[in-house]
Amino acid sequence: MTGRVQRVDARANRERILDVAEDVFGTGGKAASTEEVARRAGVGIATVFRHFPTKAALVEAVLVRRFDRLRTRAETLLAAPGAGPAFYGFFTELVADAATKIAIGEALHDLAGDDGAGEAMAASLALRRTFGTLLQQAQRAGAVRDDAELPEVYALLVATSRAASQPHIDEDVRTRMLAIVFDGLAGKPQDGARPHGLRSSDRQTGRSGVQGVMIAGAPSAPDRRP
Amino acid sequence: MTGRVQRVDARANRERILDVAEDVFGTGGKAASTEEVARRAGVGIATVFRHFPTKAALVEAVLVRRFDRLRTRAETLLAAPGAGPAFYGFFTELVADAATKIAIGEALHDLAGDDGAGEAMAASLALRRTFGTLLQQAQRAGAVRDDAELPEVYALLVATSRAASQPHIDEDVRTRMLAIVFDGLAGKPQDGARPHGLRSSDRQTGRSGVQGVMIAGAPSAPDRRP
DNA sequence: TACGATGCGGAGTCTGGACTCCGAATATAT
DNA sequence: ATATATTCGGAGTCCAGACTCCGCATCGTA
Repeated sequence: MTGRVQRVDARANRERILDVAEDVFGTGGKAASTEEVARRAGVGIATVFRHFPTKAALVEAVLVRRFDRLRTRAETLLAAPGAGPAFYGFFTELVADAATKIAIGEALHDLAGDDGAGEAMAASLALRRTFGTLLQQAQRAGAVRDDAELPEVYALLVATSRAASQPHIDEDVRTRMLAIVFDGLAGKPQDGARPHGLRSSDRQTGRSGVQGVMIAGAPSAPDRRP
Repeated sequence: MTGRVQRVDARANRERILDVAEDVFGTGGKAASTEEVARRAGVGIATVFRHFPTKAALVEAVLVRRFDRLRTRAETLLAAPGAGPAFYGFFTELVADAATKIAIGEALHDLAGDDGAGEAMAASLALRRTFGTLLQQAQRAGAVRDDAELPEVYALLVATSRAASQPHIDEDVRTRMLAIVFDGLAGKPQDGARPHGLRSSDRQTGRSGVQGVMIAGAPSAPDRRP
């Protein structure tokens, strides 16, 4: 039962289930039912559960495959000539990819933290790490401002990926959205002139959540608690 | 049964349920159970369902209230002196608000489209419209580049809101993330020098998802601009 | 071709969570 | 204080979807 050779039909089924699951969860999110996957894969439910002991395991397997694929792509780009285009290109590709796969966006979002301890988590972290290298190279090449750090850049990657998965965001809007973000990333790292005065106004008004702030506009009845 | 006067305790309960629900769904997302809301509100489940015929209705009521509050805040800012700070300030506030309320982020995301036809949808659209006015004013004031249009800017608002709701994104990262986006928004609308060449490289390589593009390999020349 | 061993299918179980029923409790008018 | 409409609570129903059982089919080898 350790290194048993799997029957070829079994392995084929496993792959088919994985493919279908990627599509099903990609369209309907994690909420899609296992039965749906089984049906579209042309197998019985039991078969799905035989290969993947639990639904979570199935989702995880899908994600790991997907993350690994993306990471591999990122690694390839690390060796590419232009560090700037490599970075921005990967960013663009990942967002475009996520645009048609809700689940990956959800997962990127959910796994961006460091809790949860599955393989998907590990794969997600590996991707993030590689992306971080891509970022550093781009910064050394002067294509990305130096003061941008991985946490916020990765957060932006996740954010835009997730947004791109909204059905009403077409390719055009997506491109324009990225253009804005990319301008911000390339931005003026040194020059002190800040046209909009974010920092300051942020400090002033946005002391914390809206709560306090909002109250200014929506008065009375703040809150009563025994 | 039409204009009947509601008993005061009933109305109080309704409000309490709404408050608690905002918190519960804000923390656990829409997935949180109705029972949880009832328990924390100190009422029976039946009471919740009496006031809100279905869970969806409860969620919707919470969202409407929230969206309305935000819209009101935006309207207040419309009359503020500086259009730029008003715009960026609102953006910041909303993101900070969403940071502690997962559900609102989810909802912004889900309702950003135009399908779905409830009150929440309407409230969401109203918010978006008001935000659009805020944007226009900021553009007239020269605080936001002219070529940025509402769809992509709103998409960014939604995207960053959602990202900010991730537990591991602290206020610091959030601020830095927004700083990048804001620089992009204020950005150089006219000047042709594009440091990273997104547009072109995107057009070249980004024909669709990762799949095909990847093969093309890294875009050779960093960037060229006539 | 025969014969284990490995897989398969789908009916059936179990659980969580949305929603309902109805007697008890409470608010308000007189 | 009493009457009565209104509201409450929580036990109970219903259903969807994850997961299991076990007889039947298929693969791979001799």
